[in-house]
Amino acid sequence: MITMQRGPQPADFADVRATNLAVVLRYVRGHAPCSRAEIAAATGLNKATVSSLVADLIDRRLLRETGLTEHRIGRPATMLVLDGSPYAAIGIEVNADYLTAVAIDLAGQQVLSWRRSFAGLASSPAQAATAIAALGRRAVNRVLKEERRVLGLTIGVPGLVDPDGVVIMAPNLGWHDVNLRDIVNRALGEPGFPVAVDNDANLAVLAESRYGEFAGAQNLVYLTGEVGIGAGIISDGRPLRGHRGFPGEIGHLTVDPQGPPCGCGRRGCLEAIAGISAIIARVLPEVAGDGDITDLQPEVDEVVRRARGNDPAALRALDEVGRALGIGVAILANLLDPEVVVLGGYFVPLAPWLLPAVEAELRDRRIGPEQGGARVSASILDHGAAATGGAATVLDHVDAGRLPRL
Amino acid sequence: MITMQRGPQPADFADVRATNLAVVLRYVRGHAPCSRAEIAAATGLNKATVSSLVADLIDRRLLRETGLTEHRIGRPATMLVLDGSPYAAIGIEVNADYLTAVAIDLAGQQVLSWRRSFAGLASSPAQAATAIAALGRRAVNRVLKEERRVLGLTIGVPGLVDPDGVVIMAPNLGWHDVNLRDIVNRALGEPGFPVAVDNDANLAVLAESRYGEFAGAQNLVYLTGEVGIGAGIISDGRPLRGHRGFPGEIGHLTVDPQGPPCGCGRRGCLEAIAGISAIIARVLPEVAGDGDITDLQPEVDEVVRRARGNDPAALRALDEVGRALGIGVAILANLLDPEVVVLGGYFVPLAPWLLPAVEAELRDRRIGPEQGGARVSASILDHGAAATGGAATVLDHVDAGRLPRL
DNA sequence: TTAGTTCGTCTTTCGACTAAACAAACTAAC
DNA sequence: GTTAGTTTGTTTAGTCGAAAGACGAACTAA
Repeated sequence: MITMQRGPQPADFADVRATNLAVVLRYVRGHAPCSRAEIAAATGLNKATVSSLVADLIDRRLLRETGLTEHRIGRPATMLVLDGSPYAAIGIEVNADYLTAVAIDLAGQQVLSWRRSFAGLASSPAQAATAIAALGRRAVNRVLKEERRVLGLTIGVPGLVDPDGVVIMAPNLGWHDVNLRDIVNRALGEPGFPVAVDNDANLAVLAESRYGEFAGAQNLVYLTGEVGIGAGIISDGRPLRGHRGFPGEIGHLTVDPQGPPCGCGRRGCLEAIAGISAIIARVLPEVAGDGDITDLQPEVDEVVRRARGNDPAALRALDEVGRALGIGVAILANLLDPEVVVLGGYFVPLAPWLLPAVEAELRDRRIGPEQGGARVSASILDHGAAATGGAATVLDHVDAGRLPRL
Repeated sequence: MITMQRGPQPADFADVRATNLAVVLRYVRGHAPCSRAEIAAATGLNKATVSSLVADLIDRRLLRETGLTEHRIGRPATMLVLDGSPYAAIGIEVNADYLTAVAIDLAGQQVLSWRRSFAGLASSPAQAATAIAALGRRAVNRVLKEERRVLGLTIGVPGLVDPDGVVIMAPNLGWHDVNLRDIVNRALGEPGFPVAVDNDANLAVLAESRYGEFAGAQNLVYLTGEVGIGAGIISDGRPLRGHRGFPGEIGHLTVDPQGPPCGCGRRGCLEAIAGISAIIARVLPEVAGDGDITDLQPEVDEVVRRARGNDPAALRALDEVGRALGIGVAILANLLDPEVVVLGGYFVPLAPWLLPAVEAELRDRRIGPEQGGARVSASILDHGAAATGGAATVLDHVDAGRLPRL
């Protein structure tokens, strides 16, 4: 069945072809190696049609025949596999303290993963864009050197991003109304591929739904565990966008009206209790938080060390944090009914001590039938999740039938 | 562009035809009266194609030519209008204290709206299904008497409903694992149209997005104001379904840990404060709630009377309820970024006294740029919203290209 | 009356899928 | 070693639906 976005949007033969090319491509992605006959049987397409589609995809170097045949009765099949190598997509993740660049090929293989430090707050948007563009250009050149075509570049930013690539607001970078897409596009000298900008949580959750532990989940929520806490939401396989493009703002949920003060002026917000700075302040009271955002990894490592050493104060603090987080997770679970809520960022190393409390709170607050319900899990993708997700958005266009032209 | 649901789902000519029929149908729905040439120009379809599509739609009596022509230079156009009259869809809403039946024709005109009292908790599921089926049959007969074909019947239930029409759990009706669709189907004697069951909030929000004050909004949330409180969510123009089909469970959000006890065993849940029974108990303490759910309209009327008479206790109570509601609305607004949060059910008559507090709380808790943000509004559809939405889901199938066969 | 404009249909062409026949390549069994 | 049976993938003919453009119809303006 064909569904339509909004508005009058007629279909023609080209759409049928694109749809069916995508069907074959995705089938092979999921079932490689497989034969033409198998594709025809599974998809319901005619064998002749599949042959024609496969020929087209081989022409575009998206599929490849392998000599492999299964030794069964009858004529042996020529097996097909995805050939991701001629194309790659690039994702870049901007954070307060570092940049990450990731490139993945059409088969989903990571072909490049770089991290470089970056002084987000200390840079003007123009300087930052220059740094981002420089990293992007280096990634592009690397990809080109490997004889791959670049299909697109998507940049993840921790803040509110509008659909045209304008960063409306990014507090941890100190940005307001920065048209990052245009700036990077110009800095790259109008490259032959599309540049996009999106919210980092949106991209991270996309990465989770593709390459995470629960890859393939059509409904999942990702909680960023950085200084702030945001949620990325995949609903029915697609990112939830909202009216203005700013969903997932859960950081200032009031968890405990008598809790610690938050930067927003209220008390007991989720991120004032479970944000990484708050966790560090709670577990390591002697490390006076001076509010300056630097790389927090050393402090997080120290928190992990104390927890591992069964330091009672640390364990108690992490349990309390886990309970607060559990309240937020339970709200997400009841409101959105995801298959899983994935904890990301700095929550990952702390997960062994957070998860029991989170799960207890969730069990306690879960509505609905006894069986089933949302699970909670720590991400297995580490900090590059948003960058990987950025690259994945580019590949999604191909999977949806917009094949690169020959 | 053709988008695909999950999995291999090839497209063929029939899909192209269905898509384009739907494009024309929806264009006429939005721009009637209009000519074939106008449709062709606006949609990009060829004039000949439009003629063919229109002929098909006229054959199925979905469109009608009017004699009206615009008197401009050139050959006058034959204008087309939607002809909803030959078909109607029926929606039935089940509540703890009443049933509502609504029928709307393809043009969106309400052709029938009935309400009858109903003792939800006092009836066994079988008895209830009999009552529902009886109401459905009467509605079907009325529609048939008007020479309309029934396209489908959708039943809205306040509870968790799985995609096969099984009511997993409906606390306010006392139901568990009731296959309502099958029961009603059988009670109707296997009618020639599809019977579906869905959550009432899902259906109500659909009605809001079609026929409410904010008709056309692609992102909106509806809060049911009955004994329980649930949220229906439209995201990107489509209902949010979740993994198991049970999203929108916001009723047991903890608003005030020291608040009144809730049926779920916790204290201060949103619906223990802002559910209609809670409101009545708070404003009319002398009306001893005996837990028996009957038609609450008289009590609600009395609450309205007192508020209108500026009874200080009533005003204070409603302000407190409004604040609690505002906390819930703010969470929804920040998490989902809707264009508007619509209050439904018994909230509607109370809206003049609830909204100020809700809006104040929302303003206070809103994250994001100063300009914009979600609005709050009382529904103009009143109690039949879920029933109307049920009928609307049926019509959506037609709008999506599944035309009734000749 | 004539020129100009717009509408909607008709005819042809083209692209994409389907159905069915068929050749190719293999296994199994006698 | 031959033959029957099975499966693969291509070929050929056929169908369907949209696009393109010509064309007649119906009107206004001059």
